[in-house]
Amino acid sequence: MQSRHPASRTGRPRSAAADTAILAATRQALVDLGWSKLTLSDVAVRAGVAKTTLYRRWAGKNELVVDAVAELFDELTLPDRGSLAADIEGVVLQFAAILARPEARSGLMAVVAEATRDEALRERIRASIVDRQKRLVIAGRTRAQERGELPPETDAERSARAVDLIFDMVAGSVVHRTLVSNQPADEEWVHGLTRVLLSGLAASAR
Amino acid sequence: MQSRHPASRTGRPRSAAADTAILAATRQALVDLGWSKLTLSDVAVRAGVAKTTLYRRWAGKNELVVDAVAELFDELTLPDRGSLAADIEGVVLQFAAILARPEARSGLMAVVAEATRDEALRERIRASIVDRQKRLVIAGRTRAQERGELPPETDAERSARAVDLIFDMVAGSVVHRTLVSNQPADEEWVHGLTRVLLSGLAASAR
Amino acid sequence: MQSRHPASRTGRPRSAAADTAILAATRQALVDLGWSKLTLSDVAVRAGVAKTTLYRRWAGKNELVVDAVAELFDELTLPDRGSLAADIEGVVLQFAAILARPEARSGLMAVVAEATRDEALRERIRASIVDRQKRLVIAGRTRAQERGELPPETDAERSARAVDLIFDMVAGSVVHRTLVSNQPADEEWVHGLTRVLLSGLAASAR
Amino acid sequence: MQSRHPASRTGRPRSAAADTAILAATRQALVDLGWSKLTLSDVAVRAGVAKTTLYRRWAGKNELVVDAVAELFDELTLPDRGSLAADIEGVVLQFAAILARPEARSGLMAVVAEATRDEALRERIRASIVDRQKRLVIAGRTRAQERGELPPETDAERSARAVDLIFDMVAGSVVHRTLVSNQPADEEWVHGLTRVLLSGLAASAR
DNA sequence: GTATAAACGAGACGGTACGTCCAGTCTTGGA
DNA sequence: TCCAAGACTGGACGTACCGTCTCGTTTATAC
Repeated sequence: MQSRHPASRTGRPRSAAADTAILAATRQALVDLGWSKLTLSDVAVRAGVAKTTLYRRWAGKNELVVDAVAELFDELTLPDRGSLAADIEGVVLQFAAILARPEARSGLMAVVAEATRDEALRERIRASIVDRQKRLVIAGRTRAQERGELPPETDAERSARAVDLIFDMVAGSVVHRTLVSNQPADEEWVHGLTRVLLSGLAASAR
Repeated sequence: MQSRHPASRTGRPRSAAADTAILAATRQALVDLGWSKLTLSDVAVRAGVAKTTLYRRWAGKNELVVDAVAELFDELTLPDRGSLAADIEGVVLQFAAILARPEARSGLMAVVAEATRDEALRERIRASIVDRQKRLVIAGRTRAQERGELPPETDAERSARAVDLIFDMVAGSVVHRTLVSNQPADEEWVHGLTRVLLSGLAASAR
Repeated sequence: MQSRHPASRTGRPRSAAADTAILAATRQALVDLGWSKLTLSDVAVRAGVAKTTLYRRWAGKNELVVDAVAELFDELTLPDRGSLAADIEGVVLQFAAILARPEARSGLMAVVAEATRDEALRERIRASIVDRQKRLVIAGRTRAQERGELPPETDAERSARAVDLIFDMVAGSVVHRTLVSNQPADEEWVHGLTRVLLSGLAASAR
Repeated sequence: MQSRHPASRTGRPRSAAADTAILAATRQALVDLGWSKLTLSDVAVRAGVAKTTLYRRWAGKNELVVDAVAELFDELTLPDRGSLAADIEGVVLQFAAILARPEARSGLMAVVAEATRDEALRERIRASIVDRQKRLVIAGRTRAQERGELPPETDAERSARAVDLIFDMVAGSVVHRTLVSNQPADEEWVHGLTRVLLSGLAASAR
């Protein structure tokens, strides 16, 4: 990830270690306290950093938590498992594994809730978290087209709509299963989801 | 809905009007301020009620907001539109319309986020909000079976799993579309969702 | 002294004990820390009172310190020592004794310094502290006139000017001796001051 | 005035202009903000100087303000006005004129207040400000003795006591008049003060 | 004329207090 | 017994300065 903060030519440079410590402390505080009881004072203490340092780098709790949670999703990959269904199952399982971690559970829904009233925050979430996952969807589809599992897409607009729908269905289903229904998104469940999704897309494309 | 609070034998009875006023004030505060900036003091002022009265009836902000939001979902119905697909589209559109209202957008995600760390709250949400919708899924399936669109279900456990999956897919997709992707769940989108879902279920059931 | 704060018809009444505790804590903090290092947070802790309680009753540090110091001067009296010179010496020694106490030393000069830029504070000091002492000057002169040590005053304006001059000379000399020159205003010094003052006034009146 | 800071053999020498700019900026900040709201950061900005430079030269706010205010008193002189009374009136009026300036009003009392708890600061004030004025008292008395207005002093200890008393009475009265009573120390008032003082000293010396 | 040593500007750092706000409790008088 | 009002303790908020520190840069003298 490129540097989060603009460089300054002069003056004492910002401590890079502080960023790391703050984000780690934020995640740990999410685990220990949850979003609503997390305070920036507490994060500062945990990170061994002054409160001012924290406010110098982030505008507030929401921005901080977005960045802290976003790092969790950096580990998502799309290994080639040989088929579209297997690829999807693989990445969904990874996604579910992240959502099962308490720092993600507590933080993600809360910032999404906050974002319902804050366009800038919504944009930050989309940029930091959502769009990165959408690239996985696109990559998966491309790979499937190369394999011949999906026909090459010609209609760009229609293609974009399909990606959006798939993305909302996959991410939404997993999030709802994990965070609302509070059930594990295990292999069996993911397998069912994938089957319904792929069958439906295939049938609906005809 | 049955009375929220246990009756007391003696003394001045609680004002029923206060409950109504408080919940309405809560929803309005959600619209004006969002969940995180909503304060019980403010709700008390809006409702023309003392803070004491409010604390006498609800344990805290989360419980109050759950009750206030839950009332929004009482209006969901499942009118017979003649086909399973049409029935689903109808109820999903109703659901999406509720989620488009700011008092629901702000409140619902926030309490779900809070619930990730609070079993009692999770239970309250499930009881007050989620299970009521799940009955719509079951009713829709039953009606479709009566129409012959779906085969009668024989395996109870498998049936429950299917209902859960459908429910997570429908609710999750709509929530994600509305609150995360921040796009309207309009007729066209709902139509696409329904088609993929039903095709997929039909294909996957074979 | 009349009540410092306006009464409210309704709601929980303010704790009278808190006022006492806060003013005593303020004086102790002046002793321990001095004016510039005295913080309202610290006073609140010492008084066993929440910071909000303190801010509810005083506008800020200056107002609080003025009230805390003013109470010190309530104990000034003008016992009849038989002659004008003895009366003056008596009250000046009392005044010097108060100024020798660290809570007065630290606080009084500091609020006077602050008052150079704050008309309201200046008025509060004059009302709470200065005018009370001026009455001692007037009482002393009246008693001396009754004794025949001073001629009855006929010219009101001239009289006022004389009182002001005496007051500035007495108070100013003692304060300067005590706080700037940092020497004790002991009996010998006060005796010298009184002799110069009375001789001068007598000679100058001719 | 001798150099405030020790010279260093090697390296870049300290900017002399910076000292001047800092002290002037301090006085202006005293005028604009008063002592308690004056911050060293602000002074640094006003002086066009980095905070480091300021801290390299002064230990803190008190020391800086003492030096800034002390410069104001360099302009006090004792021109020969022909008589002791006239000489005293002249210097007292000069003194009062300085005290009427806001940078002196705000700063002087505040550092005196601070000095009640700081022996080193007290000494710095005495050395930088007070003793310089005391020399005026001594010079005036010497001149009066040469004129024959005062008898030659023989008893050294008694003489010192008298100087101290006069000094405290003059300086204290003017300061109290100006800063506490908040009245102008104009010619009329100074005339009255001088008459009482000289008559009293003459009578008391007999 | 080039090293070198200190001062310089800029600004981040860990702290501390600010004055405000809200949570949740308690105390009054009145319905 | 409930109610409205409002004071209570407690604690986080986000801001402002403190006095220190770490940079890269400038500037006189000493070699």
